[in-house]
Amino acid sequence: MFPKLDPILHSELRLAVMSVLSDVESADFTYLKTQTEATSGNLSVQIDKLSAAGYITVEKGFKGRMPCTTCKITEKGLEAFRQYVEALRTYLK
Amino acid sequence: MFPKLDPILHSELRLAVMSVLSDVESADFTYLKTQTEATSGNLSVQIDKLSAAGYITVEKGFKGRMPCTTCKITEKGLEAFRQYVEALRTYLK
DNA sequence: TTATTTTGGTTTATATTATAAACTTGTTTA
DNA sequence: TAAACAAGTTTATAATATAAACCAAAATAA
Repeated sequence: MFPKLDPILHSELRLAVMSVLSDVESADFTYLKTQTEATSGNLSVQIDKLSAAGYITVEKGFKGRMPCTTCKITEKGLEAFRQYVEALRTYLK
Repeated sequence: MFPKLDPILHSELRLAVMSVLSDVESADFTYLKTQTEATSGNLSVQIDKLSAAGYITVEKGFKGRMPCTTCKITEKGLEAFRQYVEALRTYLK
């Protein structure tokens, strides 16, 4: 009847991150931070979870001499996002 | 950018309950239970929360001689549900 | 009748979560 | 060279969702 909602995506900040990433080739930590208006700590934790789930990849590099963490949605992540949207429709009628 | 999601509605079971209630005049506990496939305990708790938020009304009466708890969505609840749906659209693009 | 099961829930315990505060490491800027 | 800032990470806390255990009354079986 009501399909189960993927608990990894059913989180305000993680969903926002996925929403941003589904729209761009890649995004770094600070960009995600401004877009989502999240605190660094919260964002850091949620990025880790998305990464652990295989929904995004995370690359730590440098931009000039400043550290720069780049995130990219994976195919698996994109598919999970699509399914989540589909499942939600059932709830929103 | 990303609007805040109403934490009362951003819950799988509470959202399912609201979804059902937004479609019918009223529904009793057992109906909600079969529709949402929730456990009694979980459903009971979430109904209380929706009621405390003023999103639904709860009337405990009898059907024959069996107890019967009847839930009904309120105008406030309906409006919150609509706004939640609207807010979510931002996330789902 | 008396026992047992079922119905319709509520209360309580637990484990997970989301979140922000505090901290770290290195880089600019004054 | 000291102070402020950037880019994160780690840790502590409070809130949540959830199911397990429980309860009272009604229906059913013996």
